[in-house]
This record gives sequence, structure tokens and C-alpha cells, in this order.
Amino acid sequence: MVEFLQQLNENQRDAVLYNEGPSLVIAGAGSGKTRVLTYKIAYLLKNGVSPYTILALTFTNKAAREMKSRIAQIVGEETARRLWMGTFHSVFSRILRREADKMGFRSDFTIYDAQDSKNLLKAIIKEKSLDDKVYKPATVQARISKVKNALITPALYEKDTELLNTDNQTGKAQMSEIYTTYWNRCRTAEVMDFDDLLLYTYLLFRDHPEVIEHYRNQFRYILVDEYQDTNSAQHEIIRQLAGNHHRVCVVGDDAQSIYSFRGANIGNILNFQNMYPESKLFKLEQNYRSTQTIVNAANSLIEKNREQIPKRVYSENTVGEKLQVLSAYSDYEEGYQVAMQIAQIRMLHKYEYKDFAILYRTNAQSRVFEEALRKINIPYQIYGGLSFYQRKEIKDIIAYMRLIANPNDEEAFKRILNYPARGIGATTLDKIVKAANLYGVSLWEVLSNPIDYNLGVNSGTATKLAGFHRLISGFIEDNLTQNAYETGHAIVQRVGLLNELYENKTPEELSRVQNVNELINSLYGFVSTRMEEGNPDIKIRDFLAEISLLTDQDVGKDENADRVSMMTVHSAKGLEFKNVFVVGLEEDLFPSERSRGNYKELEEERRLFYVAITRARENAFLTYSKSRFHNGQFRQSAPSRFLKDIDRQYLKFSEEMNVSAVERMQAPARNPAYTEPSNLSRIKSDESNLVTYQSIGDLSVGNTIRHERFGLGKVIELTGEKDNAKAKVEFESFGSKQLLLKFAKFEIID
DNA sequence: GGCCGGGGCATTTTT
DNA sequence: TGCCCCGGCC
Repeated sequence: MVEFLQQLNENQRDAVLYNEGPSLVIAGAGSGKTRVLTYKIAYLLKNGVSPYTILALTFTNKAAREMKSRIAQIVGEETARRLWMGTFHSVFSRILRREADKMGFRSDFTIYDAQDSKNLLKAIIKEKSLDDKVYKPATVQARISKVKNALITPALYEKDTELLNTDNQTGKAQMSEIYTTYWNRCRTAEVMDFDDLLLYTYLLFRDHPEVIEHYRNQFRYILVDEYQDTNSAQHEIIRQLAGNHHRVCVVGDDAQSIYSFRGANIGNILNFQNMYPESKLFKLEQNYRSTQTIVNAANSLIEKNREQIPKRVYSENTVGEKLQVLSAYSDYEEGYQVAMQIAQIRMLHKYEYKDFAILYRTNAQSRVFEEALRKINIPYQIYGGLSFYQRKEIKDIIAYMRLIANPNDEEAFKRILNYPARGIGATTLDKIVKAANLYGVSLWEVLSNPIDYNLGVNSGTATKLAGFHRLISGFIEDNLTQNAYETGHAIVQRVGLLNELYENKTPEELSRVQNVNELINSLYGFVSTRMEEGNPDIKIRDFLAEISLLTDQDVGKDENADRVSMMTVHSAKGLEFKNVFVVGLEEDLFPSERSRGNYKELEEERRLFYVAITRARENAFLTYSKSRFHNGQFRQSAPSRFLKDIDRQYLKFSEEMNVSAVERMQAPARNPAYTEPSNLSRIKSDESNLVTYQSIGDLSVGNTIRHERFGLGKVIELTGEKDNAKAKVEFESFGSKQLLLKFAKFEIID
């Protein structure tokens, strides 16, 4: 037996050792899922399986990278590098480039990112003189993405009465036509969007028996990470590849399926056993990440979902603290409270800033936390937002590279035709597009032969167009003999993209210049690394192939920086922090108001909350505000129904958040098809949980007290009696606070 | 070609 | 409220 298997628990080991047929590994949060996947691959390799025959698919580059480096530590760099391991998109794009001719593409086709596709759709909608209020580009894009993920080509779409009916009903009868046009335009431009990478792979395998045969023979072991997030296309491709050998191992956690809005189909994991009746099921239920209390609280929450694979996640770590529920009067105060908590807990328990994370449902919530943290000098970093490759100045340069690598790239062409300004305006571009559409050729083709395509422009414009053509042609020619760095460098130099940036020395412009330099540096790094690996001839297209599938997650963010992390719950998936603040736990925010009355969406929101809580290793704080600014309006908010879904015994309520406050919580919206399980009764019978530390008789004005969270303070006023007795206390570091004595936890110092 | 202002709008986003 | 997009204007 291989010695590293000793590091696994029994279930993990069983999952690693079974490789004869299909298996489903249900991996609870923090249960060592990655460890199982890496050891499984390492185990196969140690047993003589060739790395070339193992296909391992992940959703993120980061996951693939981490797994690869861990495998390399066990079996060595050389072997690990020969694995077919990467994201669905990168592995499939590799296959597609190799087999491109069979699909009528050139092997260095361009990959459109979401913005490119949206721009193209916008242009198409405009060309067809459709109302972009009805055909909103974003909506059209989402619809096309959805049908592509469902493996529906334009040819199928225009025959699908159900889809057509829906379009008619929603007043978007031209949808099918837009889809067809978009599809053809992408083909003319020799580009694929993200969804195409899956769809064309499926079509390639479906229509070319010799190709699927080849890859079936090659990939004798298939492993898929985060299976709960796969869409239909991914699911079907796995099926195609698994052929009849069925040595496919899928790993995931149905409780963490939070991407259905992007086409992920939780049914893929729920029905895996029906799909492969002979499959083995392994459950990883021991959570190594979190305290028992956090795990139990999360369990009690997710129990309220109907659709799930039964499991009992448990922890053998310490019991730990209860999850603390904090309330605030406004979103502003919520930000302030969280900031103060972080400052205090850090001091008190010797944490670093990077041990804290603030997780929210929507990006818009980040602002108040930013402000509060900045005010008290807590360093933070926000995840999400513009990635390096989405910055304007970077996209401009990359557009040049793209046009050089693939002159038919429509979006790249449009972006730089008149940038920097060369006097080629919208009218001229319009004419080029019209001619290209008329003849069914690319914009570049029209530009190359303006006479043949009857491009009616005056001689001045014709000269300018010829100049642009010469510029790009020159680059294309040079590119034949230059490597990626040389070409990139030449673009920046010759096009003069930095010139205008140098003109004004605003900090913004300076940072743009830095970004451009960074891009060129990374190009240099890219080329030299490949050269060291023994590939002397690294072209611009190789660089583009690499970066077109990179995201925000892959560049930037220093994980070791001592900063508080702020991000949406979605982006927190897969991460962990010692202390986690889940904020904005309010009705119509978390769960989102869009999920109201839809139990499937509500269950996804609940899974999202589950993901949030299970990010915490030691402490979780759940906060809500009683009012907040939302879409420009000030509105009252009720605590989230999800707070009630957590078993009361694992929660600790602060301040005036008490039993009656829980009871005041808005009754869950009832859906006839779905009755929300309620544990209100449990809350009522569990009052013992609320320890009353003081009664009014013990306290008088002038006393100094030490409050559990607010620290030292002086009592300045006492009001009310019995259950209603309150003390106004001036705290040293928190200012004045009203404490409801029935629930406040403090001790009298003198 | 760039700047200004009004109107519309507003989840989540691994590639 | 604040951002983004578009149209109008210089």
C-alpha cells in the first residue's frame, strides 16, 4: 500500500481506492474533497497508470493549479505536467484547437469573453433595427447562453415550438433569428464564446465517431470536481467520454450548489446514481475545517431543504462558540458594528486581519463596510470587480494582439479600427459591417478588398482604411518571425498607445501606464518560462489562448496580505477563514427578493447561506439591519427567515435581539406548493438558553461594568423596570449604548 | 472626439 | 443612491 494513503480517513481511502467503475463522492463542506481527488490521481499514477490517460476537470484555474501542484509533490513535476487536468473550458478548448478543422474552424480561433459576446449581440440587435429595450442585450445573451448549455443549436432552436412560443409570449419573436445571426457571425469571425467551447466539443464528439473513439481510448480515467455545478453540456460531454468504460468519478456537494442561475443543474449530481446504476457512492462526512457548533448549525439550516442527498456532516474539532447574531438599526451601523467587532476580536484573541472575512449577498453591500473599515484603519481587500484583463488599456492592446492572431475577429477589429483615433468614424465602420454582412465575410476581408465588396467610401477614408490595413498587415508579417513578447512590445511602441496616457500625469493615467507595463512584463515572463521549458517558438496566439480563459481569480489578490477579505458569498466558495461575518441577513436581501415564492430558488439561497456559514473555521457572526438603503430608497427590513432555520441552541443573540425579536420576525411567505419548515416552537421552548446576567437591583448609576463585547463602561442612567429595565452606559471605546438588562451580558466591576 | 447631463436601472458570475 | 449608457452639443 502506498504510504500517503495513511493520511486519509476510511471513507476518503475507500473513495481513492475504487477506480473500476463510476463513483459518486459526496463531499461535505471541509471534508477533504481536494485531498481525495489529488490522492486518487496520485494513487493511479503510482500504480502505473499513464498521466496521459487521466482527465481531471475543475471549474476554476485555481482549483486545477492547486491540485496539480499537490500531485506534483507526490509523483513529481514531470509526471504531473502530463496529466490532462484543467478547467472544462481550457481542456475542451485544447481539444477543439486540435480538431478545429473538423468543425470548420481554424486552430487558433479567438475566444470571446462575456463582454465581446454582449457587444456583438448589441450590434446585431441594432443592425436588425430591434428595440433594445425589448431585446436587452444582457437578456438575449442569457437566453442564448442557456440554450447553448442545453445543447440547442440555432437549427434546433428554430424548430423548437416550445422555445418559439415562449419568445412569442414574451414579445421576443426575433430571438431565434438573433441567435442564428450571432452564431454565423461568430463563425465568420472564427471565434467561440465560453458556451461554444462546451457546445462545439459536444458536437465534435457527437458527429465524429473517430474523434470520440480516440478520446475515449485515451481518457481511461475521468475525474470531475464540483459536479453539483455542471450544466447539461458538461454532463453530456462527460457521458460521451465515459463511453462504456464508465470509469468516471464525480466529486461534489449538492448542498453547495449555488450556480443554477448560470445553468448549473443540481439534477446532474442528484441523479448520478440513476444514470450509472452500477455506481458506488462514497460520503465524506467528517468536516475538518470548522468547530462542532458551526457544523451543527449549518446542518440544522440545510436540513430545511427538501432536495438533497442525505448525509450527516460532523466535526470532531472543539465545540467552539455559538454563532453570534448581531443586529443594527441601519446598514451604516451594521458596517460600523462589524468593523468594531473585528478590531476588538483581533486585539482580544490575537487574530490577524486576514483571519476575518465579510461575506455579503450583493456587491452593493460592500460600500458601507469599506467606509467603516477605512474609518478605523482596518486594511481590507475586496474580491471581485474588474479583473486585470478587463481594464480598458489592457483590452485595447489585447485587441491588437487578437487582430494580429486572427484578423477576422470582429470585436477586436471594431475596438481598434479607430483607436487611437485615425479619423475612421462610425459611418465608415457601418459601411464595412453592412458590406461584410451582405457578402457573408469578415470585416477584415472587406477592409482587404474594399473595391470587390463595393465599399463606397471617399478617397480620403479609403486612404485611412488602407493605412490601418497596412499597419495590421505589417504586424501580421512581423509576427511570423517574432515571438509573443516582441510582437506585444512592438504593438505598444508602434501604435503609440502609451503616448496619450503619458500626456496627463493624473494618478489614474499613471496606473494605466503601469498596467500596460505589467502586461508587457507578463508577456516577457510567459515567453521566457515557455522557452525554459523547451518551447522556443512562443507566439502571440499562445499567449492569447492562455489568457482568454484566465479570470480575476487567477491574477492579483495577494492571499498572504494581512487584510480583511470582503466578497460575495458566491466568490467565497471554496475558501475558509477563522472568523466570518455573514451580513445583511434580511428578508428580500438574503434570501434575495427574487427568490420569493419559488421554493427551488429559495432552496438555492439557503444553500448559499450554508456555504457562507461553512466558510468559518472558528467563529461565525450573522448580522442584519432593521433598515437600509436599497435601490436609492430607505426601507425597513425584517430579519432573514434563514436565521430561524438554524437551531436556536447554536445561536447567541446580542443586545435587544432576543426571543421577542425572534418572534417578531416576519412570518415566512407561504407558498402553496411549499410550506417552509419552521422551528419557531423550538425557539419558544428554549428560553433557558437566554441567560439573564443582571437584574436592575444589582445596578446603580455610576457603576463601572465590563460588557461582553463593548468592554468597560460607566452606567449613566437607569430606566424602566422588570423585563423592560434598561441602562444607558457610556463605553470607553464604543460610546453610549442602551442595554436591555434582561439580556445584556456584563459584570459589575465597581 | 470628448464632455455633460438626463433617464433608466438595480442578484449572484468558477469560464 | 449611484452607476452606466446614450444622446446632444461644442
